[in-house]
Amino acid sequence: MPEEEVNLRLCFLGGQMFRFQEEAPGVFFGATGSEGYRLWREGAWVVGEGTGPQARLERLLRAGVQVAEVRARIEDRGPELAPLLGAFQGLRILRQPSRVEVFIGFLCSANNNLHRIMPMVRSLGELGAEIGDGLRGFPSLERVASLEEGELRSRGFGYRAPRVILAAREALERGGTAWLDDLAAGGYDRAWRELAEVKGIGRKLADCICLFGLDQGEAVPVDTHVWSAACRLYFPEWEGKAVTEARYQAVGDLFRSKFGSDAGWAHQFLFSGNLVRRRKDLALPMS
DNA sequence: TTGACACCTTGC
DNA sequence: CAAGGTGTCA
Repeated sequence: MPEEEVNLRLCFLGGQMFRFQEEAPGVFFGATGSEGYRLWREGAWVVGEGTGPQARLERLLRAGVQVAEVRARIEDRGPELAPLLGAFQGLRILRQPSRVEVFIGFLCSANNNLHRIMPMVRSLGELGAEIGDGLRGFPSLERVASLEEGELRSRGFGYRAPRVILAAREALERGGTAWLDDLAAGGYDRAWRELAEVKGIGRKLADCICLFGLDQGEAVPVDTHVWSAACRLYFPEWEGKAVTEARYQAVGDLFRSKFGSDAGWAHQFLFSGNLVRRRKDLALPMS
């Protein structure tokens, strides 16, 4: 199967791949979990190579997912999203190899923007083991849990410093990687509920971790971009209002009722569209 | 159930 | 001075 066109810059800067950087125009290089990749565009296609023995590019890009069918279902049930589907033809939810990196990475993302999240997650990545090509794997939960608050504060984590450390400890108390694996197998409702019990993880981070780290397609992370776009499209009476618990659930429930397990994919188009609308400097390669 | 505010740093 | 979630409290 040929690889579908992927809007690379959006995938990376759009909140999924915090440890990649553009090493040359259009060429992205970095580590995720304990795997290294270099990815770039050739004409309409995305080309990539793993840089180590653990590379699983097809898995990362979900080569097995019938993206065309997902897109067709979304357009069928949400024709109002057709312009976004057209603008982001290769967009997809990536499947990252490490649940721990997603868990910790999105803790860093709380009330934060990519310009600061990426250096933060990268600095944690320096604590991992070498995996070749100058890259490092993401450190274990134990390693993160062993950090001192001051170390992270000095790396620019701000008030997230204690949250990241405490959340790593709480994850370990709940069973560590086995707990995360168990959540992935146990369905969206339970995963979301248990994640949101962790101090420092609210409804939005719980959904990010579910969608990007636990393969839960029903997860709909409602951040400021998705909220703004969802109000415009579906809840005009809420425009300008705060995202309360009830409104947060209403947005997710609407997506789940319309798109079922494609809800997370559908949300990604809304997110991307609003991000581009507000960040002209991203200069996305649109098709 | 909602709104208001503190928290921390970067960038416009 | 605005942006960006969570926790807490009125």
